[in-house]
Amino acid sequence: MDFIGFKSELTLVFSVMLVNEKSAAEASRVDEVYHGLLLRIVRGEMPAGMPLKSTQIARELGVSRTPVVQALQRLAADGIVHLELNKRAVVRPGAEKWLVEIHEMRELLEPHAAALAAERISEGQLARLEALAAAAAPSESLDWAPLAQDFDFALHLTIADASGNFVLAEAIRKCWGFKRLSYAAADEPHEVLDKGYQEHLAILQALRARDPLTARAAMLLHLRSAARLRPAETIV
Amino acid sequence: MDFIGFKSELTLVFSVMLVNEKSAAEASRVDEVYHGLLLRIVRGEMPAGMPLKSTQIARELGVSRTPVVQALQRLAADGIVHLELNKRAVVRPGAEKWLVEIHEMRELLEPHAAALAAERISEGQLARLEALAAAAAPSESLDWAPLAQDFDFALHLTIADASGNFVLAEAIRKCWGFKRLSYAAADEPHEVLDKGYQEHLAILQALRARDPLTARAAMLLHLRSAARLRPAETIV
DNA sequence: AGGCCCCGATATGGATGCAGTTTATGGCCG
DNA sequence: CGGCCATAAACTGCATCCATATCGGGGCCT
Repeated sequence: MDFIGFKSELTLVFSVMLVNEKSAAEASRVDEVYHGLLLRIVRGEMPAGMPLKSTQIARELGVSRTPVVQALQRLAADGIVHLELNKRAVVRPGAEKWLVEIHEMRELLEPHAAALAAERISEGQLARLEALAAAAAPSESLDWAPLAQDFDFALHLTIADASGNFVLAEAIRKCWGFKRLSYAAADEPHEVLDKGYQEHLAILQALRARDPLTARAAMLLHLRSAARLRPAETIV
Repeated sequence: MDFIGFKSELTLVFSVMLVNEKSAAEASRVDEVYHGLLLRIVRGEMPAGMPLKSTQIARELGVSRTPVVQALQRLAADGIVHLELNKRAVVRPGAEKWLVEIHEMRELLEPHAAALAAERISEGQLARLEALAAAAAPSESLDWAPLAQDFDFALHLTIADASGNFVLAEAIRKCWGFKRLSYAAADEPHEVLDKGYQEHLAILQALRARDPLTARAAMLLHLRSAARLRPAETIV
């Protein structure tokens, strides 16, 4: 297994994240290792069952074992990695299907969150989303895609927050953290982005109308449509 | 904040866990700290916003800072604790509603898992559950409750596994890990246990019949009924 | 040839040390 | 008496170190 380019990729991914994150909190070494490993696992470069030796990873990344071990603890809490006392961490079986299964779970969580959010979202949150929607309106501009993605991200995350269920919000946020990994590399065709944008607008309108049932349905439709457009989405 | 009795409680909780866990893998110090902190947080002894200083916790528990920091990383991955670079970890707001919100999420996840499981559960898994169900049948025996809880636990977890969606299974498993914390202290009244048992049987029968819709409905009914019986369940 | 055991290489868990940052304290000034 | 800043104390992130457990390969016996 080669780690060539691991570090540079890492910082790439990270800079992307920092640009989009609202709270540009500095990243600790633990975060870097965590995201780097996650990316490699989700990409399938670390197949299920592969041992993740803290010693070796630390050597490859040029950091001490301490942050690596901590990152492994986080991956273990995510259920991506299996830790056993005195044994090496291993990538859990099924890791390659991760993104597909995440999507399936989102279909359970997010429609419900949207319904809850329709009744609880604040005026300020709505206004912010509408501003983002306006900014992300399809145009001939070349860098329209990133704006659409910002809107996408903000919409889903705001809904999660506005659901009022903190655990639910956290779960959705985590799903998005994973999904995000695939975004970096994904080059969606134009019509997919456009369709997504329309669906997002429908969700936003339902929220504005404070209509839980419509919000739920619009969210479900959006997720199903996304699943259909990228049916074999394993990584990208 | 006093930590009196923290360690002893810790080992108590843990011994309970080990008895019920199938894989009696030894617990590392990280696990102990993690479970201990989680218990205190869920019980409300660590209110939202309280700083969790690794140095201090390590001192109180008589361990070094290393396992404490790792436990905090896991709690952060769970979303229970918020970590910021160079700042002390803090208990996230809403931590006291954790168990209620977990339950709400289970109502989203487990019915779906049950439906999936109805079509995928193996004969062996069914047989094992039926054996547990028989063992846990209500009787005059004093220690019937633990058997019922074993059955409860096994049923839900087996369904999660049999759903075939690994992420979903992991999420459910984690919910149960949290719920379990409340079990230790909970003394359910007899009729609640009995009702639960009947509901569990209904779910099992639907699985046996390979009937996804019935399984989903039975699971949802079970969860709603549990929520109704302990509406103000915050800790117990 | 194939299984078994033993031992060196290598890994892990945890403690400790240190540099840098944050937080609390206390004196000073308005 | 209350706000403000300097300074001391406390805390964090990370590296390093040590004891112990696991892994892996070669020799030995069957």
